[in-house]
Amino acid sequence: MGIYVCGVTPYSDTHIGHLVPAVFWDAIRKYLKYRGYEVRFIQNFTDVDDKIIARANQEGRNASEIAERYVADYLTVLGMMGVEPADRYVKVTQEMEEIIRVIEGLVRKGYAYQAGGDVFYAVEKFPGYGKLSGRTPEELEAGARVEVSPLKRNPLDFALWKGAKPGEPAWDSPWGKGRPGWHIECSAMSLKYLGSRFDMHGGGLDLIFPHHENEIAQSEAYTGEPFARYWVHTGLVTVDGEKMSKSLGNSLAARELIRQWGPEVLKFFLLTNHYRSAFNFSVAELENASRGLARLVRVVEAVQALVDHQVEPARQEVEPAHQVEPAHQGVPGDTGGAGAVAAAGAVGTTEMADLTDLANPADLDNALAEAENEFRAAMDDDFNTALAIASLHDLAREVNRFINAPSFRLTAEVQTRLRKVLRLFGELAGKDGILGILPREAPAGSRDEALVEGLMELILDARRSAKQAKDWSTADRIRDTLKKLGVAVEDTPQGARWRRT
RNA sequence: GGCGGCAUAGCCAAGAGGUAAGGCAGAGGUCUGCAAAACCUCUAUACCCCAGUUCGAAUCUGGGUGCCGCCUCCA
Repeated sequence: MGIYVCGVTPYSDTHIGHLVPAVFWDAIRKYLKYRGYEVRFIQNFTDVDDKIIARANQEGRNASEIAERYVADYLTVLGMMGVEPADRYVKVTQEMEEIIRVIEGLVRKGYAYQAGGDVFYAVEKFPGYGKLSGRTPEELEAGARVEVSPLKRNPLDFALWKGAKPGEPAWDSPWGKGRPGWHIECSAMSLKYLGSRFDMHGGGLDLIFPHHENEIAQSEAYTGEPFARYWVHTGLVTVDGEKMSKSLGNSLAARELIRQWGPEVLKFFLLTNHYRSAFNFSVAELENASRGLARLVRVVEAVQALVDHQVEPARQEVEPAHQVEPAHQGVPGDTGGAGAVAAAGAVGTTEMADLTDLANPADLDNALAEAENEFRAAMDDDFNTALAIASLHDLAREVNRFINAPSFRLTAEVQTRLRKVLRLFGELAGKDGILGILPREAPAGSRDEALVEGLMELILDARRSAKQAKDWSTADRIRDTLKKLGVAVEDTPQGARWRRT
């Protein structure tokens, strides 16, 4: 499966708008791989451009220095976000031959003409012009607000090659020194690396016109074949309800947001929307996202703690004699299924609610299968990550019911099942999973972390003693003080657990 | 001015002809030494408004209103 996504024009710090396609395409790629597709993912850098040149002149540097700096910034930020690098990043400056070849081809076929040192694409020669953005050349002309170059035969024509101006980087070409126009690089590079008809082409919604429209015109005219099969356009970012744009100066720096909220919350916030929707950033919404994500993180942590908890090999399973237990409980290999439900009735319940209290392993298995199916169905339907996350919440509820049920007993067999829960959460949402919204476990190697672990163990041990002596005030004081320090203590049947808040 | 998109509970957000997912916040309950976490129950009998098509519309059509975007660099 070939995918080409328009990356960035590297001339300023990476902002949140850059992260939208990055995050969604990361999830899409990973999902497609999970589904067994072989994915070839190409992303470009338009590293020659008016804005880069302007910035370079402003700083008294080479355009290439500027481009390199911001390419590096972009890639670093993607790394911070846990986005897998593209299979190949392509750059305009490294594909001049190919770009010139395509322009030559367009000239030869009559789709482009030379005017002075420039080469323009002749829009009226391409009958389908406007088909992506749903516009006709007439409409476009009527609405044109830009000053038209006198060299153009038609106001809608756009530059394939721009003759060199003083102080600008330039390359040799059949039309003299110059550089490529915006648009042509994506045609040239996608065709070169993915062939004439690849599967998906992505980019921001704002690129539909003119960028992608022009890509289609160039590519289809050049190859005589249809271009990309599917267009996947990601939505744009607003900040407190206002469009975020360079010209308004309200761009949100990606690094700052990552520092404030962490990559997972940012991803979660984005992925709880459909990729095509507008993403409105505000503190309230990020807080909302943060809390929603916490629910998922908590259940995974709880399961992890249960899996890590030492269980005595076999004995423990039959131990609680004072409890009314289904006779077969804990028999290895028994799924519990109908028998457990029947036994619940036998317990002599007065309330229906008791049925739901049963920690029924079969229910857990069903929930796992269902969650994975729903997740797939959601992603299969136009990569509906919002629905996919809902399936994770459904699973979280089932898992919580299971592990918090009064009849829950932690046995080796139950741990095996719980490991499956962890595996699925990891695969679908883990750091290296499809959505990448669950944080990686704290790096165990760090010295501070080891110290904190040790101290917490000591403190919680002291509290356990206090509780055993029914010294509630001491136990509560420890818990309250820790809470003030940002550590939440929760008592569970397997002992106290703690987490940072 | 031309073109396009969107409008679903207090908030966020799926759903795109068959009777409204999920999360956050809120209320009540269960569990707990008390909490926390979790679970259960409740929280949209006008899905912006008005007409229409249909046995049936949040979903389709027409007309409004409001917001946003594109037409100029942007992801």
